[in-house]
Amino acid sequence: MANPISDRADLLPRLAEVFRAHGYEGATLALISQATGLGKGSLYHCFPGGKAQMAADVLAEIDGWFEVHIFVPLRQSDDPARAVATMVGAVDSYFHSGHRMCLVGVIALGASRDTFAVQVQDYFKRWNDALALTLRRSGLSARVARRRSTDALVTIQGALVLARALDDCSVFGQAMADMTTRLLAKPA
Amino acid sequence: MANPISDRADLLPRLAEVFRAHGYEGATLALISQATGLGKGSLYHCFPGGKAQMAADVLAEIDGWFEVHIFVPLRQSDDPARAVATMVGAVDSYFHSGHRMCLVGVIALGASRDTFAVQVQDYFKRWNDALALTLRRSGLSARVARRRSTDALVTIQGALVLARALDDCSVFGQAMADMTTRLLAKPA
DNA sequence: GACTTGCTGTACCGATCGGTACAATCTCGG
DNA sequence: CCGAGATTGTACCGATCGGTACAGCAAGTC
Repeated sequence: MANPISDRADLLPRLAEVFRAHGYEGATLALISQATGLGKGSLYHCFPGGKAQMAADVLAEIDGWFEVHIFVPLRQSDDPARAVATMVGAVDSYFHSGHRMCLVGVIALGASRDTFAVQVQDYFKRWNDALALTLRRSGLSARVARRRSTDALVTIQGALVLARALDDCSVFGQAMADMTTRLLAKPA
Repeated sequence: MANPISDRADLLPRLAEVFRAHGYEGATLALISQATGLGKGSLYHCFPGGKAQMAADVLAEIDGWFEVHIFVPLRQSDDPARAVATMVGAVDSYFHSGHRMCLVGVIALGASRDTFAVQVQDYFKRWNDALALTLRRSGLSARVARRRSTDALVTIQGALVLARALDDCSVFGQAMADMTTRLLAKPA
């Protein structure tokens, strides 16, 4: 059994890894208990809503992390090229260069999609809006900026899927490089 | 209960839809029984290996479909632009313009990934090889062809994920259009 | 040292999991 | 019409599912 948890702040990341690795359906309370070192009593004390609340809270924390480390910098930056580079760096770091899955994407694909549909949509929409805003500042039209930013999100999710499917993280790195080039290309 | 199945040929597609919609872990025998109209007795008569064999056989049939309708045309074509257009058409048709998930990708993301790792890798590798071969015929270097073909697979998978996450299939259509442009662009 | 209060592990709940056993039924050559 | 073999539904298996109940314990407070 893993070391017991000091406080709730350490709890959510461990929960997140279980959901990432096994999906919502596959993340059993036995696995969660083992990964956190907490018995069911403690888990249901922290999350009276059970597994659904655990996943919702994890999603909320992930959302918060992206808000602080990615969305806000994108919105506030006055240098689009630098903002994109920062985003790519943060994304690469967060996803461990392709070794780590995107929990939001994993949930979107599973049967639990409907349960968390609002949070999932909101996450991607805010990311898309923030990135498109940055691209507009670089002189792109609203349409092109939106298209490129959506393409970037597509590339990130696809790169994670393919890197995992092929068990080859270089796919992720290459995709991030290509994506950066595309985001910063001159308007056609 | 759904109409009973006439023969095994009709069985696999229904099975596939269950795995697509619920993932490997989420596809319970109760759901499978309901979707196929077959009791457990019949199911285990057709698939002595149980759920794992059902998924393996479904993957094999999907692999066969792609081999015939996508990989072979890519390898045999002497007109890369036409071959790419054919592939995009087949992909759009197969995935119902983004409404339908990619079972191979879904499995790659789940906890059952390791069980089917070989089939999953083989599927994507053969697709990648066939597409890269076509691109080479259009005059691209091996390196560029490989990079572009991997990028295409990334885009397809990512577009499916994002379209489902945002519940907006236009994301898929746009991504397919962008991908086609990129595949056929002049060498830089 | 009694008492509350907050965590924690654990025994247990009904439901459901994947899988098995088997008897009933169907199919069809003879 | 019959018997062999294929096919079927269903009862049942042990295990595990998510979730609940509760007794035990640690830490203050007085």
